[in-house]
Amino acid sequence: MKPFPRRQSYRDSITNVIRRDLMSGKFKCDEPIREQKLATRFGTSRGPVRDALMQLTQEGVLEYQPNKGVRVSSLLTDEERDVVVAMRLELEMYCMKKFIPIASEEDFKNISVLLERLTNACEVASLPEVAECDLALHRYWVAQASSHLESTWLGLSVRMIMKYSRLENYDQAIEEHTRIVEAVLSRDADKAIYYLGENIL
Amino acid sequence: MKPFPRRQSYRDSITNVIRRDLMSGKFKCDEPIREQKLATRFGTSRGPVRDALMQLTQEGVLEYQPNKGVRVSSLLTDEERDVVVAMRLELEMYCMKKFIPIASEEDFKNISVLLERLTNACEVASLPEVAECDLALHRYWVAQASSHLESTWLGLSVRMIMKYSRLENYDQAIEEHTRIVEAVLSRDADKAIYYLGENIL
DNA sequence: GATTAATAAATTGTTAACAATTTAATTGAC
DNA sequence: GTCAATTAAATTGTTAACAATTTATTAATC
Repeated sequence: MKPFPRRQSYRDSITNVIRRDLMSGKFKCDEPIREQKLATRFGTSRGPVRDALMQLTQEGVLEYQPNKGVRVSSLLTDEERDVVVAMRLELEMYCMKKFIPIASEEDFKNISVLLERLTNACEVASLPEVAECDLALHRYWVAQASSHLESTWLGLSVRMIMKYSRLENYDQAIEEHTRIVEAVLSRDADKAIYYLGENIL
Repeated sequence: MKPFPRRQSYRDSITNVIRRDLMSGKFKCDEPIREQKLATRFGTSRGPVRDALMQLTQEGVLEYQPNKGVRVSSLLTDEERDVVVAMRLELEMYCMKKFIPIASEEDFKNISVLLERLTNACEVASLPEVAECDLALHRYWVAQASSHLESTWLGLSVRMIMKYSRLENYDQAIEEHTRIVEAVLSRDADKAIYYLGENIL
């Protein structure tokens, strides 16, 4: 029996948990983040934690200073956020246009599941959950359309959400994403892109 | 006497060298990159090398597979490159607009030096040097305008250059950048942005 | 000879110890 | 008491050894 490969590396697991904590505001801004503390929390040595922190630094969520470690990155200015939004939109619209013609029934099923999870999270009104499901849904078509640009997209999206999230209006979030997904399921690229533009801003 | 802090961390030095090698095509595409080999080359242990490889992975220049290490990332498609170019332009134009009003005489001096270096590199026709100087010049105003978005910009720019670089036409490169810098020095934002758009594509 | 199984080598993943640096606490002089 | 210098603690940076995994080689079977 061939051993089943980890679906996620150690490094990525830790990265994802910390990222979620950051998005849900678990760390105060400019608060220094200690490697050992996280290592004991995750039951590992400092190595994988360092990897995770480094990755998040590269995403722009954390700021690194030699010999001083990392801190929660100060938030984007409003202007910077506008630029990030524009870049993300440019990228995600391209992915959506690319994705719709090649999407399989399997993809449609997966997207429906992701939408349902998002809806549930909204109904429970759990902000970190909502943020995560929101990202997971959008990430799906990005990853399918262009794995090359997935990490670029992630970096932009996370920072955009951290600046300030419109996610607090849960009903609206459900509506917007339902519209997008419906358009995707009917392979209506123009409509999907239009609703995407409404959603991302 | 206070010990002068390293102007660059170990990690970043290695990252920069490898990135330059990648841009100048020193590694074949899909060729696996071995940590130990690089470690001995740089006279360190595998730790810092791993850090560097990870950073370049996040930039999108390398591709990582768990337990298998990293490979040179397969190049962007033409379509993907177009998207990357558009995103970079969006970002860099914003930075330029932001930078020009706040630029100091010191900045002007530094930019002039960077332009001269680029010119020299072009005359010697050394592709890796040209690529590096080109990036360094553009990077200057990006970093000054928005340190938050510097690493995002770097990732986009490096991948754009790796796909295929118009840098081979050295005379044109000199001209284009001279025009941009002249516009900057005279604080003519519109003109600078216009020439930027011509240069980046 | 081709194919599979077992073994060996090479490579990455993780850890713990140590070195270097930064930060906090203590001491001492005024 | 305040400030500076000194010492101690905490934290990051680096290394080398070991574990786990993958890849290459060899052996065995047909």
